[in-house]
Parts: sequence; C-alpha cells; structure tokens
Amino acid sequence: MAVTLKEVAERAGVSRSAVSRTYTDGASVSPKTRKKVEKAAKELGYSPNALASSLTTGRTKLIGLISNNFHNPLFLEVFDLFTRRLQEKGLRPLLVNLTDETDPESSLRMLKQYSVDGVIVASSTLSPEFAKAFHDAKIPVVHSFGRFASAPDVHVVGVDNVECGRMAARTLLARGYKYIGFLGGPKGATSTVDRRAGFLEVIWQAKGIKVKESNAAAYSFEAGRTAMLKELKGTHAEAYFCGDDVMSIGALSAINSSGLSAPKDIGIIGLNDMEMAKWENIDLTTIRQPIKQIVDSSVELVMAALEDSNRHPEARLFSCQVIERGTLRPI
Amino acid sequence: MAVTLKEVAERAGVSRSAVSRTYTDGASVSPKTRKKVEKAAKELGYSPNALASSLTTGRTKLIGLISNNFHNPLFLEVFDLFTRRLQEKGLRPLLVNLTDETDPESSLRMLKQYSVDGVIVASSTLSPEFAKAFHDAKIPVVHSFGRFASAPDVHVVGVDNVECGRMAARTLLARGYKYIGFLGGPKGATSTVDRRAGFLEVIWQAKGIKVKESNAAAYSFEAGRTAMLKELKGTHAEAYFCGDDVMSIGALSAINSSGLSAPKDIGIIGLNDMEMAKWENIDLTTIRQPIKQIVDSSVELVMAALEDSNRHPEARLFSCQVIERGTLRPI
DNA sequence: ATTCAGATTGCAACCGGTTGCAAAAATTGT
DNA sequence: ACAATTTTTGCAACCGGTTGCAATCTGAAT
Repeated sequence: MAVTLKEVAERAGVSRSAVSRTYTDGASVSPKTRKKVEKAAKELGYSPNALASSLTTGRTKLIGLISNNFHNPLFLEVFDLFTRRLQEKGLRPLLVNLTDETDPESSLRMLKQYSVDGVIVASSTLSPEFAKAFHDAKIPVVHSFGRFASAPDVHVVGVDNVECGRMAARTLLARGYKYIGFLGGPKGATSTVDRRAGFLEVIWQAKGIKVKESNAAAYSFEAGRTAMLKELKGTHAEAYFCGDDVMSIGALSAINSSGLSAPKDIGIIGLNDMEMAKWENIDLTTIRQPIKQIVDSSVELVMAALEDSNRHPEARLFSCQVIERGTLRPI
Repeated sequence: MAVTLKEVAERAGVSRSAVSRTYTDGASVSPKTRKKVEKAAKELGYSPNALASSLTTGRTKLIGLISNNFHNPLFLEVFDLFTRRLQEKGLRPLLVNLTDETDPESSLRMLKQYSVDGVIVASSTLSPEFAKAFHDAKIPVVHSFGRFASAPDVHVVGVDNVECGRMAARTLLARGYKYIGFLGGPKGATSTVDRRAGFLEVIWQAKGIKVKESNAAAYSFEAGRTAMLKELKGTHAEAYFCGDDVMSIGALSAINSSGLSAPKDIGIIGLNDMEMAKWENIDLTTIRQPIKQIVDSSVELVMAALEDSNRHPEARLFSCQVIERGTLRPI
C-alpha cells in the first residue's frame, strides 16, 4: 500500500541502506546520493515508516498522555499545552482516558504494547499507584500535577499544595476575615489533603480565628454548588477557600441563587486560575497554578528521563501566585 | 529490553509461531500449547508488541484524532467521549493539535509515518482541506462536526447547521420577538455560514420582523462579549441567536455588565448545550447538538471505513433540539 | 490394526526499516 | 603518480512479530 524504502531505492538506483541513511541524521551519505534519493522519494511520495524504524531503534517517539480529568475545563488548557509542546519536540501523544479505570495493569499493558517511550500522567486526583506502575515497568514516567514528596519515587512536576493552602489562608487573613471556611475537593485526593494541611496550619497559628471545614464530592461545578448550598443552610463562614476554580464557580452560583453575593456577603478564593476565572461574569479571585511551566517542565523532564532511564526521581515545584479579582473584599 | 516472542517460545518449549498464534484469535493452537505459552508468558511478563505486528498485519489500531478546538469547553466533552469510545473499541487515539496549523501536508505526513489506520477530524472550524488531504492519501477519514453536504467527498458526521439556524429562528419568532439579531461565529467557518442561511431564511419568510447581523471573531467568550458590547452601543435587537454557547456566555456577560439582564432586556439563544449551559448561574437556552451520538457514530463510521476503504463517502446527520432554560422570555 | 480427514505444529520468508562491517570510492599529502 | 586516509556504499543480519505451506499428530471410523 504505502511506498517503501525498497521502491525508493530501486527508483533511485541505490541500496536500501542509502535511502535509510538519507533519513537518519548523523548518517553518512554523499550529497549526490542524497539528491537522487530525495528526488525518487518525492516522485513516489515516500515517507519513512516510523513504526518500522522503531523496531530497530527502540524509540517510537510515542508518549502516553494519561489522565482522568475530562470534566475540568482546566484540563482542556492542559491538553492543549501538552499536545503542542510534545509536537514541538517531535513527540506524539497517545491519549489515554482513565476515567472509571481503577486498575493500572490494563493501561500499563496497553501502553507497553504500543511501546511508548515514556508516559505523562496528568492528574491531581489519580492514585499514585498508576505512576508507580509505569515506573516499576521501567517506563519513564512523570506525574504532572502530582503530589510533591521530598523523596518521590517517580518524577513529579507540580506545585506545593501545602504552600498553596498557606497562601490561601494568608490571603483571607490579610483581608480581615475572622470566620473562615475550607471547602475542599474530594477527601481522597492528595491535593485536597495537602492544601488543607497548609491552610489549617496558618489559620491555627493566627489568633481568634474560627474555622469550619467540609468537602465536595468532586472537583466539579455541581459538587461545589451542592457543598456551598449545604453551608448556606447552617451558619456559614465569612469566606471560603474552595478546592479549585470550577468548584468555586459552583459555590458562587449557590451564593447567588440564595440571594447573596460575593464578596459582599461571602468571600471566595479558588485555585488554578483557569481561563474562565477571568471571565467578567465570574471574576474569581484565585491562586494561579503556572500550568504552562508545569507542562513544559514535564515534557522536558520526560525527555531527560528518556535519555537516562534510571535517572533519580525528581520533584519539580513551581510557585503559585494570588490573582486578585472580585470575589474577596479588598485588603 | 522488553520480553519478546522468542524468549517466551524458548521457555515454553514451542516454536515462535505457536506463541504468536496464541495471541492472534482465530488461529489454531491446541489447548495444551496455549497453556504452556500462557504460563511462560506470565512468568516472563510478556505482552506482544503491537507495533511489530502492525508491520505484517498492516493494522496499527491507531486513530489520528485531530482538532484545532482546544479552547472551547465543549471539546473537552468531545475528547472525553472520543477517547472512551475508541478505547472501548480497542483503538488508540493519537492526538494531534492543529491550532495554528494551516498546512495539511505536514500533519498528513506525520500521521502517515505513524501508519494510523484512520483519522477523525473533530472540528467545525477546520478547513475541509484537511479532511480532504487524508482522503486523497487513501487514509480513511471522518470529519466530525463537519459540514453537511448532500454529495460529500469525505465521510461527515454532524448536524444540519442550516436546520439549526431555522430552529433558532423559529424559537425566537414563537416567543414574539420582532427585532432579532444573528450574532454569528467567525465569518469563515462553514458552521457560521450555514446557520446564518437557515436562520435568515426563516426570518425573511416571517412578516414584519427586523433583523440585524454581526459576527464575532471566534467561538470564544471574549469574542462573544466584545461583539455583544458593540451591539449594546448601538440600538440592539430584542433577542440574539449566538454562534455557540461559549459566545453566548460572553454575550450574557456583556449584557450583565451593561446593567441589563436576560431575558428581561435581551433574549439569548445559544448552540451546543455544553455542560456549562445548565450551570445555574448561566442557565442558557440553547440548541443541543447530540455530541454523544455524533461521536459514537463517527467511531462506528471510521471503523466501517477501515473495513472497506473505498466505501462511498457518506453524510450522517443528527437532529438538534431546543433546550429551554432561562435566557429567552417564555412563549 | 489401518485409513483418512481435520487439527496442530514448525519452518522459513516476509513486513519496513536500521546498522556493523568490510569493500569501494574519493580525498589528501608527498 | 602512489600510498595513506577518510568517506561513502552495499551486504547481510537483525528488530519482533505474522503467515502460507507442508509435515506431523490426533482421533474417529472401518
């Protein structure tokens, strides 16, 4: 069906090796034969079969991009960045949707079958088992948006969620809120756990601050809204640190439909700074995760891990930043 | 590095063919050898190399999933559906981000190099040239969310945008709006052109209705907002059919920040019914595109095209449906 | 026990490339 | 012009599988 090496070789009147070498850089081919080959190739519409070559070179340039975050708009931005970056680097993302998948084995097997060179696990809610499974199978893996650990057993790129929690707390305290709420994401997620830890650490250190906490069932609009509605039924705090932006938007919706408004009646601070956060009708004060840097660094790290497959596991952290908009009262 | 056929064969004390046949269904292997092979395979942790086998079978089960829509939240849903469906069918999506890409050639070449079995072009704004390029290269392709044509030259799955336009117009007329606006997406997009045609067709047929039109620069929040702000500077219509939901949300934001509100001062109807449309703080009346069906049908069609590669190009249309929420006045 | 069809097996060639090696060609120096 | 290098080239084996074919094995029927 497709044009092969051999046909090009015949047409150009050279050996198959000559053709092959024309398309592998660093190989020695005279300008003359290269010309002949390129001419023949063009006439035949030849392009080398990357998969066949991967057989001998052991490199497919395929990167498994795996995630279970297909409902958080932030991840559309993340996918956009990942695909572009990988493409720029000549790598190809093989996308794996892990929603509802609990068994690392089957996805591991699949990615092995396709001999991906490496894997990027992009999720803050995926169990560390997944990344671990790839690591154990000696496939270079980086866990993006994963949990920071001072002695990680796989490469991790992300933010220090504990510090994010602290940052949120300080921001709220600075604005004079005395009764503060932590409206966390799903209890199981490491991101939730860490943010809570940092948040409470700061709050407890402050004097005379009341805290309350609760968790939403997921990092989603509905969950955020539901959780906030429940808060509003009882006595609510003056301001909340919400699990993430999309939850925050849910919470804002709950606030508005209860006839209240932010920041007048309740303050909200989110986390992520996804595109929507700056939409004028949302205007959410939030903590920005530098997703572009995280993505770029993840790609860079996975490439480095490709080179040296027993590179020591490394954690790369990026700092977050409060983005002041309209859902907290001024300082 | 990885365990190969040969090693398993040696360990199991059988020929390489026997091992191979154990993993290709329909092949003849006695239960006894199969047992032996499976035992050896398990002990060695063997899993067949899909890429190597693709060499001889000519099938990679790789499907190019290409899009330029990485900023419209609808497409996160679309990617979710596509990846899941493809996975269910044992196919693997190789994701290609075509944002900023204007030349079909280079992506064509890349997908050829990876010998994808087929390609799904998921976009309503991508020029038909792309799908055409794959078709010409004899790669089965289906254009999802593409333009309907009664004699398409590639497979198309989507909605009849002309009919969507009519539906929007009828909906507005039924609610007694007399001065109606078409706030289209980017002028170049075929979806915009078609929706406009259907919309105006119905409006013109009605008596005593005033129309005005304008276009946003993109199917995006910002573009929708900007376009609506411009409308509000002059004399605006009583209700608008917006290019899509995300534009509608931008328009609503413009309306609110001008101190007006929907549906009291201005009616808005969107298109897509993306998840956000039903968020309580948005509550957008819109026309639902049945994306699940479109996706499933696209996958089914691409698989059929795999079987019979010169299957006659086919257009599959799904009907849309008005989803009544809170941005149009009641009937 | 013999025959025979059907099932199972291994051999060997092939898929589309890459690459070490030795021979051939081109270049350099004298 | 000749030897010593350096570059370029083709051969052939290999990457990890698949598959047509002929040989072998199996079990049922006679």
